[in-house]
Amino acid sequence: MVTLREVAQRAGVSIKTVSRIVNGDGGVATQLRADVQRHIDALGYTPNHAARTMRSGHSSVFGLMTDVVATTPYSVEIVRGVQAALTDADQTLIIANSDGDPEREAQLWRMFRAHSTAGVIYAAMYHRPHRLDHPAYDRRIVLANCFAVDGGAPSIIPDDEKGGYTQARYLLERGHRKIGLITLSPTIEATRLRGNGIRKAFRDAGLSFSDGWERVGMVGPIRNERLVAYEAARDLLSQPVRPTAIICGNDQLALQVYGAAASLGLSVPDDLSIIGFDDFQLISQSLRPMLTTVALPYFDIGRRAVELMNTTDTSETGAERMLVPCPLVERQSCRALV
Amino acid sequence: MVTLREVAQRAGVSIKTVSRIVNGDGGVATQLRADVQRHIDALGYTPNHAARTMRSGHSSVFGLMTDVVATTPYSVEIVRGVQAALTDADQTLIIANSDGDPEREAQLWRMFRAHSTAGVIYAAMYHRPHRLDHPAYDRRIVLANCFAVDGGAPSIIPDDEKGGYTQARYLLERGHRKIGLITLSPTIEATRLRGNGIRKAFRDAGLSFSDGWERVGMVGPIRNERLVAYEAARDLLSQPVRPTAIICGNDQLALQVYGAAASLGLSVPDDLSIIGFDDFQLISQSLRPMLTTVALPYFDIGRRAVELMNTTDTSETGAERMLVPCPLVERQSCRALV
DNA sequence: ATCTCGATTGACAACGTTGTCATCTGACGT
DNA sequence: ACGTCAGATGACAACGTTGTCAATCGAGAT
Repeated sequence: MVTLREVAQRAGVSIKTVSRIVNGDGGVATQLRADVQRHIDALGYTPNHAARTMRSGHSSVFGLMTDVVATTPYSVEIVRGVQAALTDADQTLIIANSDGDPEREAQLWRMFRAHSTAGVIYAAMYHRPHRLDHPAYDRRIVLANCFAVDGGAPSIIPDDEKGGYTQARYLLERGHRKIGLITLSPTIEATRLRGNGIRKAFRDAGLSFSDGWERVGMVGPIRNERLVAYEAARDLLSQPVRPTAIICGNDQLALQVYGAAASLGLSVPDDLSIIGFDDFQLISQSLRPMLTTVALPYFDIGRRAVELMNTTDTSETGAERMLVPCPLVERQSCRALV
Repeated sequence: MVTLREVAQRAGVSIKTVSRIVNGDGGVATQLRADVQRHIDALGYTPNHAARTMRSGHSSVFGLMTDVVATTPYSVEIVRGVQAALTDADQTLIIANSDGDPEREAQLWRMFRAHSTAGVIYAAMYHRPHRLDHPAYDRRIVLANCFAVDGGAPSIIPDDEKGGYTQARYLLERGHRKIGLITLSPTIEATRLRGNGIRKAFRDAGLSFSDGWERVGMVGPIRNERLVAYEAARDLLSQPVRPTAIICGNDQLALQVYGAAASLGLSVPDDLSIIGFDDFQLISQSLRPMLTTVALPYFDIGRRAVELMNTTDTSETGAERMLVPCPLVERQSCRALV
């Protein structure tokens, strides 16, 4: 381990001078600065993070705490976004997940405090309310993909309602009227919000959504859900009057709906239009025809969470919720009716 | 920030005694231990990680460096495995990705050293050789899903050859003889190894694999690959003699093959058997019929990388490669011929 | 009663860094 | 020539922890 002291001895100056140069502190003669810098490079000196942290009481490390997010391929994008933003600012990331266990969660808050992290981003797998309980943590906190049930921290969440609105309006504009809906679990906040958006789109078009066309495509508790979109879609498509289009709760459900259509000899998009949610590219781009879907901007959510974190002005950031738009990604799975 | 000093004052003992109790060091009278522990809990004392690290020169933090792994849903499982293993041992994880940029990579090695990490796991997205270049890092290194091109660190890699063997033998045992193959990019190490395995399975069965049935399902450079399995499969299936089964380089390619089959009016598995690779459950379990595939044990790879890291006996761990088996996951996408 | 020894407890230094303050140097104004 | 001042540099303490070693105490052996 090369230390300031070693560099200082080698360069024949004081520790403090080297420190100033390493930190770009100014007040060092140009000539000397160049000389010492040469020794710094030659010895391969790197500042000791632990010492800095101890001395200053805070570090450039951020914490990312996830309920299960990092474990699910869906929202790895949040992590990516966080990493991208941190890299730009030359900060580092400690990542940990609580598996949704409150005790483990408390333990992690302590861990983050022990590490003097500059702040913590709490990211959820599903857009949902979250009860913040962090007696042991007193630095910056930002919620991603969830919001504090009783204030206390700002949050970044997707605009699910507008997303649902977008899905429905897209189909309505293309002449579809018999539109089925296969939802995520009803207990998920997103399901409720998107449902609102969909119904609003119908109202705005002077129509009304028929509840009879709605099915649940996911059953069971959050971490052990089972997908039943295949069966749900076959059920919808076997009605005397069958839908010309189906709105899906996510792209994985859409994948099952493709399967259901194939099993009934229906062709996409000629016989059935399908629109997804998430733009989970592994699926949406691999399906044939490629899936038209509404993007869930996880990457953006992660990136903005960091930006919010780095915002020094804390006065404005009480507990407000920042909505991130969900843009339409148009591909080939929807057809216009005449 | 509650410190040892505060607790000590409150409890009327010396700093060192509190330290001993916090660390379970023994040599403290039972009664006193209980008394002080009460104060520790009351004040909510948590040891300062930076101070510990500085004093001892090493921390309980591990580094995970990825080329792109953490950014791709495929191998998040590696991260999950690493996290699971670390959590068990009460260790923490700093995660960073290099985007495959050598300069950024060098920067990250320095960063990990600055943090006095106990060791670093270098994880690759694709099973491949890697040239380790870490002038600035002198702690434990383990490679996951890649191997050091000129020794220097032990590695954990999937047994791709046996995996390919498993795919082919499974189909051969079920009477298939006309077997197509749609591969990942030929530049990927896994592609070569699995090809070897597949050919070996044919030889062991007294047959030989016909190269005419092989197609590439992925084109373009690694980070910007385009999937053409749909077209490749349609091509294979339009031959005068068409295959009864197709081996796919991964589940995403298999998804496209499903699409190709549907587009030609072929039913899976009645007209065409399909076997994947990865067991990427989001796809393999959502496809209908569900996909029979060979699992790529990413979770296991991550877990074992940590175990190897924590192995104190460094004598045996020169640069050996540890192969992790790829087990068959049987579902409904393959049919036995008579 | 004295000695020995183990068990218990504490004083102190050191880890590498940065903030505070003092010192030194040389240039400039008078 | 002298005082002033800004710029450059360094000495030193402190951050919270743990390793080293010394001090204290009581019990049992002599």
